[in-house]
Amino acid sequence: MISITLPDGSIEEYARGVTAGEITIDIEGRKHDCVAADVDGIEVDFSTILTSDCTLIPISAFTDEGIHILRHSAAHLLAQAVVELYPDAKPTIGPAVDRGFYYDFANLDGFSESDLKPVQKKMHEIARKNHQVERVECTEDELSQMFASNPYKMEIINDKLEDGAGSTIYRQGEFFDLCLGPHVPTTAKLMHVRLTSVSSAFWRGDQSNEQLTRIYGLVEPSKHALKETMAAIEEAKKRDHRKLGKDLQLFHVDEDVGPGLILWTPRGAVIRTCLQNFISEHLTRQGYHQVFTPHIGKLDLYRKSGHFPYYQDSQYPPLVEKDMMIKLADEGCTCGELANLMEAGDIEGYMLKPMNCPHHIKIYSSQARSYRDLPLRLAEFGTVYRWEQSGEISGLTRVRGFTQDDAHLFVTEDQIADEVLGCIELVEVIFKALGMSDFRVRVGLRDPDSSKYVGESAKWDLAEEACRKAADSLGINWSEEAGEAAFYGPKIDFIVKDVIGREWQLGTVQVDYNLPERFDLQYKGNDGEMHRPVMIHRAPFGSMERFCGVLIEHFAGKFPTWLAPTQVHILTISEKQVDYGNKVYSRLKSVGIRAEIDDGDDTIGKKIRTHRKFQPAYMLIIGDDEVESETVSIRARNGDQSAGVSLEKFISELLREIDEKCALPSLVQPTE
RNA sequence: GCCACCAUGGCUUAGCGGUAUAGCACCUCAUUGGUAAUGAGGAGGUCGCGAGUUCAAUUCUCGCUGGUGGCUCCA
Repeated sequence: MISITLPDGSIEEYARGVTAGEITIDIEGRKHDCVAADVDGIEVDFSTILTSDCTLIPISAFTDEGIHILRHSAAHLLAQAVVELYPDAKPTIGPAVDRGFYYDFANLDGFSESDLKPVQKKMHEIARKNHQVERVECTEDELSQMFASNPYKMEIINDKLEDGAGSTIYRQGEFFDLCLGPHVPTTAKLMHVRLTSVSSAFWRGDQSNEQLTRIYGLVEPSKHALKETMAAIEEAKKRDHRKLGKDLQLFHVDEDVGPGLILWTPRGAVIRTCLQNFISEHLTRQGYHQVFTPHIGKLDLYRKSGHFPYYQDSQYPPLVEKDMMIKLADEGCTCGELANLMEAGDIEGYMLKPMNCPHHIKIYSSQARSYRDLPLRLAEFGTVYRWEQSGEISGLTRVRGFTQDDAHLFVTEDQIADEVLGCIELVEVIFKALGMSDFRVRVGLRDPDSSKYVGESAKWDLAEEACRKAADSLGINWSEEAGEAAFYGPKIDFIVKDVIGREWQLGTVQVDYNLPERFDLQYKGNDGEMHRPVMIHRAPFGSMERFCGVLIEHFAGKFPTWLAPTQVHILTISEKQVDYGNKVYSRLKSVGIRAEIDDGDDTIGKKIRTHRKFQPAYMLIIGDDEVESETVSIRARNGDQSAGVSLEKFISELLREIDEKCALPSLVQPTE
């Protein structure tokens, strides 16, 4: 007999050789929703035979661990269905991911979304057969035999297995796959699957490797859960900033202008302007100086900074001077030769700036600096251009031209810690003001095994410590990631998720020893000697475009009053109130409130419906009663109403709400 | 850049080898209406661009442009 400690702390005696699944049934009953068990902290299959005392906790499919196992098993089910329908297809890898699972196949060229239905049907069919999912220990020789016809599996066997060590496969019906497990006990647990999309991927994520067909899917423990997940995805799509951007007329991207180049339309420009003003207030408070610099600079500048040619692939082509262009053309210069001449520095030209730092550096070095000037904080809403790959461009979050709320701080080494802290605080203030709490913080440190970093190791230690301290001061969880540092110094990134679950880096603070070196920046210390400053790059929003994109989704288009493109829409009930309506309109405009008036001849119900589309914080309904009493009837965005409010009271409260940057419209108390 | 898919008036969309639907928006008229669509009428599209097949292409084929989902990369 062996003693099993159960989740409730009790200890039960079982015959040696009892399985994890049998104990689970004892604990949870026959109709349990568990998929595996945790035995002494290790996830195991139900078929696992227990031979010694242990602690056992069944893993429910409704837990994070459980759904992960479910997803992984669903990936196997997918592979089984695909090879049954497409015998030539070769399964490669198929892991569980954040929101579901995928499986990559070789020899499945031309597979399209319309092919998903039959595969999904096949998956249901197999699931219904209730195949036992069986774990089988195999020697390396056996594995080599079984997977001989699949070079991808063979590569894994050869690379991942230690010589001579075997591994396990999981078998369900005819199908088997190389896998460590654990898995669900039977395919019947996988009834609630839905295949979602097809895309391509490269073997082992390397673009030089063979291209594979990737199929994505969802799986849930119950029909209800699947339905909820599908509904949540639909809901998320409605918040997509690309859709809302169009509906709310916030921005436009025009084919004739170019992909990834944002045209801010008036309503969207309001949001951006408000955010920039918000930042500007803090810049003044924190002792920054705002500067303006041009959109282009000489090629040589970027040769010196290292942006050219290192990042040539992600830049717009340089602008070559006209006379030089004509001369080269006369000489029959090829594009390849031109590129070489540029790289070698034999040709001068200009470049759209990929970063603002070189220009700010030139402002620093335009004067002799002393330690008394430091820290020197130069800020600019600087627009930069980067040649993102065509397939990467998307909405506002990945663009080719964007404006950074950029700043460069030139500091002494002693000042790094304080200044990084100041930058972090700014990011924190902004995120708080906007109610963005769902973000993670990553401190990017150097990879100790890599030689790509510049600067002395002792300085790095100091800078990394400063970043850690600053992150600590946030009082929230942050993670350290080795190898995520910029080549010139460590950094702190603020990463948020969009509605589809994709992560975007927004705010960033970076410590830089490299550029001051490259540009030979100096200041005179109080010791009379020349010293080299350190630079801190920081952008609390990151890019105005990306930040606004995420913000649109964060608020689902319902912006707080201080950011709302239009704050108040005035709707008259009939033409009898047009004069008073316009008086209200003028009054609101005169105190700087963004207002619109609809004095057309639609019914009031229709007007509300029409204007709701633009999500103003408030609508004011103007009828005979309001005209008579010089009041307004307020309708908040959520439908709450408050009639008979004096116009001046409304205005003063609205101005307070705007001034305090309230997260939600608060002028109308919910009716009881 | 790669794979798959998509492109029809401002928006959402039907359709098909014989130059095209409908709704919303827009304009006109009637209506003067109290908190999520008043009624009637009208105008608006060389069906993304370029070639090819065909008597005939929005529809089929190829190329291009742009978009979507991923992969890759992001100083």
